[in-house]
Amino acid sequence: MSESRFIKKVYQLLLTQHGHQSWWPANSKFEVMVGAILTQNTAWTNVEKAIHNLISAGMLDAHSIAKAKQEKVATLIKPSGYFNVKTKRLQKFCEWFVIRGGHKRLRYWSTKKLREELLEVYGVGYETADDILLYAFLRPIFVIDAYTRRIFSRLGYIEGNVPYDVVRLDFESKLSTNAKLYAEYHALIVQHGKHVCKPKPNCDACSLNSICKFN
DNA sequence: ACCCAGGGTCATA
DNA sequence: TATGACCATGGG
Repeated sequence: MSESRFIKKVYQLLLTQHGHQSWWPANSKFEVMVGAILTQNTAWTNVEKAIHNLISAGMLDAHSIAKAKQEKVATLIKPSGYFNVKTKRLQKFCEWFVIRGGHKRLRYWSTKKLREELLEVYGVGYETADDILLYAFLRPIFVIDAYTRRIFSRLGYIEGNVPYDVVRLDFESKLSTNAKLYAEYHALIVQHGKHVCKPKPNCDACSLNSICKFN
């Protein structure tokens, strides 16, 4: 089958196995952005604790985080790990977010310009930028993460060291340009990566066996 | 005790 | 361009 059909088939199989995911788990656009930074190489359960601390302190907004003392933010986000570097990343991001007028203004920017500026913010790399673009700004950008690489490497679809944007553009070229589709697809990939396609794979419980090139 | 988690930056070659 | 060190908590 064509690569386009293959990518779409994987989506259908994952949706059948795991069901609708309704991502990103957050109560606001800004909470999505904070979560995207705090979850870098970190378990989501730890991020939830950090976000809860920010909410309890009444600090889950860009102004509060940007002008707070470094020590204050670091204490609150400690459970999410790397708290010193992540404090700097969060504050740099919030400074940029405030200067640009917040979501109210940024929502009118082109996806291209928004992505370029996000990537210039300290601590925001490709995946974090794309999480924000897709789940906070609803832009049709396909997120590539470690789970995506692991799952599609094991299926025999991609090699290990292909650059981020090469993989992203490949997926985008083989699906309709649809933010809702990308959002659901990435959520399904994470769900599958967490519970089935783990470092030690659980291939008996994998619905993708029928299309795996190594079977 | 060890491995892993919804990455990114920086120095080095 | 491409490696490697570094960042740090918490669950299994």
